[in-house]
Amino acid sequence: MVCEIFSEQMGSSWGFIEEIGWRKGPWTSDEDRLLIEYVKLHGEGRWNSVARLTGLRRNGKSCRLRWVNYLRPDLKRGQITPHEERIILELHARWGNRWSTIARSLPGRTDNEIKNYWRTHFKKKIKNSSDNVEKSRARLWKRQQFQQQQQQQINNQINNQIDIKKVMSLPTMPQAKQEMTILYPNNTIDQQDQVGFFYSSMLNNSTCISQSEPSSSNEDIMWDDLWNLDDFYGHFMINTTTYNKTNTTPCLQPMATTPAFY
DNA sequence: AAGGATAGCAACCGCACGCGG
DNA sequence: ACCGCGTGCGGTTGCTATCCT
Repeated sequence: MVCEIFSEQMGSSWGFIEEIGWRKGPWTSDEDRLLIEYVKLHGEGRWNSVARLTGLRRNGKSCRLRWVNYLRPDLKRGQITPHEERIILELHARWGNRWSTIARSLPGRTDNEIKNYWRTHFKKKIKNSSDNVEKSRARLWKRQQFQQQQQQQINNQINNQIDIKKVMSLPTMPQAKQEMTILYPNNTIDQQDQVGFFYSSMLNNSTCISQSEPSSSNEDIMWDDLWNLDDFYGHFMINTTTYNKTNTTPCLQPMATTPAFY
């Protein structure tokens, strides 16, 4: 009953989905005002206290998200500029879908904004490469098997008290590429070329997108390369993200020196 | 003009991590 | 060592606006 009254007062194009008293859906200007006042008084953080201290019927996560992605005063509004776009591309080539990391290099832009921009702006490119979704799943499954085997081997070696240095030594990049080739024996030549392109790009620490002004004649090729590549290193990055999650410092080197499966 | 397709974006969800008790 | 809480992150969903046929 209370919820219904509240929903009528606040209104919602989402049909006012209510779960255990929390409001969901688009924020109203009144809610924004309450949240802004809360941050003015208490600063950022302790988002779960917002509801208790302001009467706002939003959970902590929702409040944080609203503040970070929309209400923060230092947010830059407006379209992504070509310069920012180039930065996004370059950083995505290096870090994959680590949107928050990319966002740190673009003051005033949020990870959500960059993520949305990437997904929408290059959606067509996804289609071109998403024909291989099933292949990707198979590759993912194989990679997981590979990782499990690797982990098992490491565990066995540790148990056998083999020199830890030997266990933890990282393969060189060509070795890693060999593993990729072995891992995906059904890869087409093109796919394996993408792997090679990826590594050579990383090793050279520069890709075609590093060119300050790509010519219109090769721009499509550039996008295609990037997007096809994404099919590969989009999954590839999952591992890096998982194992590197605590490394929040923007760093240009790890991808060039850290093999995929470590 | 109408209706379907697509783009853009706000918001939600689930998971993982860090930290303090 | 374990647990709960708060937070951050990436992926996904769903709504609105715009475009296209």
